[in-house]
Order: sequence, then structure tokens, then C-alpha cells
Amino acid sequence: MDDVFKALDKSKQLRILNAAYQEFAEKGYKQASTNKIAREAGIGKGTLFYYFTSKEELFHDLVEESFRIADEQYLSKIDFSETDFFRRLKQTSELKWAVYQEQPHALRFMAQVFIHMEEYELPEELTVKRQAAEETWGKILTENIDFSKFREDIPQETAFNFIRWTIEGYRVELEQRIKMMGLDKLSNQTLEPYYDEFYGYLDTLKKIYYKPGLNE
Amino acid sequence: MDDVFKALDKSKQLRILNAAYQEFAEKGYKQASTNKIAREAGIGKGTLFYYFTSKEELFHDLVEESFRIADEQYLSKIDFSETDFFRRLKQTSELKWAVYQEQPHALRFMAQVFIHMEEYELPEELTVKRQAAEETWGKILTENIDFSKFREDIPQETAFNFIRWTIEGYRVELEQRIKMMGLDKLSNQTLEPYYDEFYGYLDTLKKIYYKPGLNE
DNA sequence: GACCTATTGACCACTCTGGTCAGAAAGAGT
DNA sequence: ACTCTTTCTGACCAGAGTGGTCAATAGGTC
Repeated sequence: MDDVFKALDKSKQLRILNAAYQEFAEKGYKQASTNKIAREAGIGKGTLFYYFTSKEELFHDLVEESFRIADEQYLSKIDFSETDFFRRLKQTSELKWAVYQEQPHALRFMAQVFIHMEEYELPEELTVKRQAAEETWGKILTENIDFSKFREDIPQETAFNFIRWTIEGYRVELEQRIKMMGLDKLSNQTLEPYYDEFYGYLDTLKKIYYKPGLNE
Repeated sequence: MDDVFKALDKSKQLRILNAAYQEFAEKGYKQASTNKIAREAGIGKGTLFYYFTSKEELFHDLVEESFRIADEQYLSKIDFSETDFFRRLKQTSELKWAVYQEQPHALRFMAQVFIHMEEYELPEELTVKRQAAEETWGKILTENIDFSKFREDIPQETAFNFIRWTIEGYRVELEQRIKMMGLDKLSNQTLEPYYDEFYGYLDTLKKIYYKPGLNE
């Protein structure tokens, strides 16, 4: 990432980064088109290569940047002293949402890199960072959680997976619904009803998977 | 679809169809490459265009064929007199699996067509078939199901969605795990443990979402 | 041999790719 | 007004890949 690029308006930087995140997340490294990234970002093709010397460099910068964002805006803000599973889940969802509002495709890009890591032959430095990140991500919903609140007639791991899958399924469906609405800009205003829906689902999950009598 | 093609060895037909299903399902119509389909199917490029006159005709034939398969091998075999939700789920999963073993990518292709239908401008005849199919697919897990078995302190629709999402999450994870193993051929033999795991999960879901005392 | 069908890959015109570069545009300093 | 520097651009390049064609084969049957 050029110093030139870092000296730009923050908003222009974000526009370019997001265009790139989206294209790479959607198509993968090889299929992604620098032409489309430039067009989507609203800059000339030459300008893109003025900021980033090559497609590969752009990609590596995105990897690094997305790791940094995940770290600074998400992982480091998680309150690991919260031992209640569902409050942890709520908290991390809110943090993720905050990231999403600024950089809608950064975390999706990162996930894509995680999954297809082996194809990319990243420089060693990034591979190291990635392994550290992978370890941390596994702990987000387990570290210091009081699992004794879970009902005992269902294996803990099964309950954990079921909750994960349910939330993920809801997330996918929500994404679909929102895409259908075709909004340009997602304000907190328009999404308020979805917060309620989501929190309602969390309560239901708690009722299902916690021991009876723990519903404060 | 040419008569020439239909006269081929069944196994050769399947090889070509599956290669095409996979490519289209993965990349969508425009991004799919006829070159890759031919190479993957192990036939010359000229041969592919000898069987199918154009990329578009190939695609339309696949749509038609996948609808036919879904109908004959799946939808029409569902026993709608089964009113128990979980037995219905088990039965339909087994049917889907049977289809998957012959045509691994046919149903995935069909799902892709469903989602991106509007971009494709299919001939009217296929649009009609598609609407009928969409209606039927919505009924698979609801038609003639005895929902009174579900516990009453959770909204029926919520319970239904949670189960759907859990199953779907498991399916995705299973797919991931199997891809990691990198098997060429999935025999019933190697997958036996997964049946048990799946049926175990179904029992757990029943315990969760049915009224207490209904676990025969 | 002749005849027919099945199969092929070199080839075509065309689009798109990542990347370059001469020069336009915009400031800044005088 | 003039110059110097930095920012920005799209026409342009060679190369790869596209859907589709077709003369040339190979193989079987009479």
C-alpha cells in the first residue's frame, strides 16, 4: 500500500478498499477483475495501479488490512469477562455489525481468504498472522464461557453447533431479505425491526438450550 | 438435446451432464466455460458442440433435465402420507442423497437456477415449470405435517426455521469435511458413520422441538 | 473399395485480462 | 502568467480465454 494511497481522503480510501474487498470476496483472487474494481470505486484504471503497483500487491494489502480491522475493531473489543453465552453472542454480533457498517465486505473477504488460503501462497509473514487469527476466532464463543448453564440432556458440543448453525442460517436469510429490498444505504433506522427479531431469536435459543429456570 | 446425445452410453451421458451441471452451478451461466465442461467431461470441444448446438441450448437442456430429475427421482417419491415432521425430514434427506449419488450437481444446479432465475430469460415453457416446482418445493416439509407435536411455548414458524437452519448448517459443515477428505468416490460404506451422526442429530432436534413425552 | 456417422483440435473473430504510459488536469510557488 | 510537481486518466498493448466452426480423421458396416 502506497503512502500516496494512505494520504487520500478517508472516504475515498474506503470506497476503493470496499470495491476491492467485494470483488475479491465474490470471485476469488484469479477471477477478480482490477478493471471492475476501478470502475466500482469510481476511479480510472490507471489510478488504481498508481496506488497499488499490481493486482497481487493490492490483494496482499487487503489481507493485511482486513486482519488489522478484524483485530482492532472486533477481536480486541470483545469482553471476555462476560461468561454468559448468549450475552457474549449478542455482544460479538453488535461488534461485527459495527465493522460491517464501515467496511461491508472486509470480514467476508477475510473469511474467503481463510477458506481458500492454500491456493494463494501468501508471504510467510501473513501466513503467521493468519494462524494466530484462526486460533483466536475459534475462542470467540467458547473462551471463559459458563457452559454449566446449558441443559445436560444434550451433548454440549451438539448444543453449541446447533446454536451456531441456527444463527448462521438466520444471518444468511436476513442477507437474502435485505438484498431483495435493494436498499442503497442501510441505516440503523431501517434495520431496527431486525434487531428486535434477532434478540427475540436469542431469547428463544436461550429458552431451548439453557437449563429450565434460568430465564431471567 | 440431440438424439445423438441420447443414444450415447448412459455413463458417458452422465459424465457430460455432471461436468456441465457443476460448471454452471459453480460459475453461473455467463462465467461458465464450455471449454472446461468439455475437458472435465473428457471429450473434445467439437464433440460438445456436436451434441449441443450452443452454450445456450446446453443450458436450457440442463434446466429441463434437472427439473425432470427433481420430479421423477425426488418430489414424486415423497410419501406425503407421513405426518411426522422428523420422519418426513429423514425420508426426504435419503431421497436427496440417492439423487446426489447419481448426479452430484444436478440439484445444486437447479437451486442456482432458482435463485438467479431473473437473469436468465428462459423460454416461457421453462418459466412455467419453474413456478410449479417452486410451489412444490415449499410444501415438502409442511404439507400434511402434524405440527401439533411441536412444543407450544415456541412459535411454530420459529421452530420450523430453527430446524431448517440447523440441518442446513450441518449439511454445509459435512460438505466441508468431506471435501477435506478428498475422496474420489463416495461409497455408502465410507459414509455410514455420517448417517448415524445425522440420525442422532434428528433425534436431538426432536427432543428439543417436540412436546415432552413424545420421544418414542 | 465406398459410405456413413462420430469425433477431434486447430483455427476464427472477439472480449477481457493485468499492466503501461504519454499526456491532461490540478495545485503550489514564484 | 509561468513553471514545476503531483495526481489522475483512458487509449493502448500483448496475451489469454471465449463460443463456435470445420476440414480432417477414425471407426464401423456394407
